[in-house]
Amino acid sequence: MRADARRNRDRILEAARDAVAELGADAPMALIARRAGVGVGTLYRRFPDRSVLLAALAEQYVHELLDSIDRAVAAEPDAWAAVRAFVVYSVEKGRGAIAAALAGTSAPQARQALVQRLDELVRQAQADDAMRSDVGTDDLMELLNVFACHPGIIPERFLSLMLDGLERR
Amino acid sequence: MRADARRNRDRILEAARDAVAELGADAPMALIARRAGVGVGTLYRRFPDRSVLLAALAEQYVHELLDSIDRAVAAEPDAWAAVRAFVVYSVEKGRGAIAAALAGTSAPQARQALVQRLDELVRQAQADDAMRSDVGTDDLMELLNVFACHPGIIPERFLSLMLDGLERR
DNA sequence: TCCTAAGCGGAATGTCAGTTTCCTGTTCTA
DNA sequence: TAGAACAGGAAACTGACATTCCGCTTAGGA
Repeated sequence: MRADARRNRDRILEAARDAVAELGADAPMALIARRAGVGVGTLYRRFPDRSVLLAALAEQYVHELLDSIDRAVAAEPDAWAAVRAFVVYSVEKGRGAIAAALAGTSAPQARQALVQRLDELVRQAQADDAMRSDVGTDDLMELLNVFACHPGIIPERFLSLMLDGLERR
Repeated sequence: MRADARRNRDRILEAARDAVAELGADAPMALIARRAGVGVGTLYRRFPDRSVLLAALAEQYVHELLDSIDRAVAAEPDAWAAVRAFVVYSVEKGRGAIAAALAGTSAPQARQALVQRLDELVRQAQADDAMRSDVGTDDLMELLNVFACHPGIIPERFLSLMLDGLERR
């Protein structure tokens, strides 16, 4: 792959991430191309259609989240605190539609890796009696989606509200 | 207004309510007409454009919610219990996009009446020390919107989770 | 019963936003 | 420096909707 081609590919991915976060999974391809400073033709050569682009985005997103879990665990020996930190990170990251795409068809195995990793943490937090035990990891993912799908609308205090709700009474 | 016309108008409103709840504020007019068992022409005679239809829907929705507040208050002398009951009702009702439309331009005065009525209840609940005081009525409306915009996705236990989060610790 | 204004359906038309193709000119890199 | 890979973007295509229009139907009063 030629150096310039690689550069363009990266730019496209970046622009797509922003555009999708902002406009949803059906953000216009032409807009993505424009924002990447690239022609539509170039976009289509790299990503033959929208679903391929979305899958690439989803994969990238999962890796970011996995990293954020690792960081949270490293910084917080306490599992519940790590869960909180992860939730805050992922909501702030706010790549709503990407997360939604994740829930859909694209990159199912990547999603699974994420859920699995998060699940360890959740179980630990629950074993520590720090977190409600009637809410599972899947529920948590769903809640994250909901929050992620309303970027800008949800002030941080809703986050704390949700986190408080998750805590063991 | 002829009896058959009236009947059709009601059917249209009903179909529109469902379609908008399901597909969002830009649900196809043709779909609404079909579901109402009516031709598009008929739909357009009653509601010259989409915004008129949406406004009618919003108004109807506000009345339902106001009634539900009255019922909740009648059934629950305790303000916080009434708030909970109202929230449960309105989320179950789940007319997501209609609520969103409400937040938008259509029927601003109707919305205000609702907020005002709800606000009394919220203040009372807070005065009773039963509800978090760092969350206001507007926030509550927003939360409702978020929930309402994810019909089917949100199981009831999220509701209790949110309500627990709202409670005074 | 008959008349007619009100009402109806839905094909036809217009519009628009996006997608995708394709061809010409440009840029790497061996 | 050749030539393969790449870029750009105009243009054709697509499909989904909104909206109009008009010939036919019907409610309901006289």
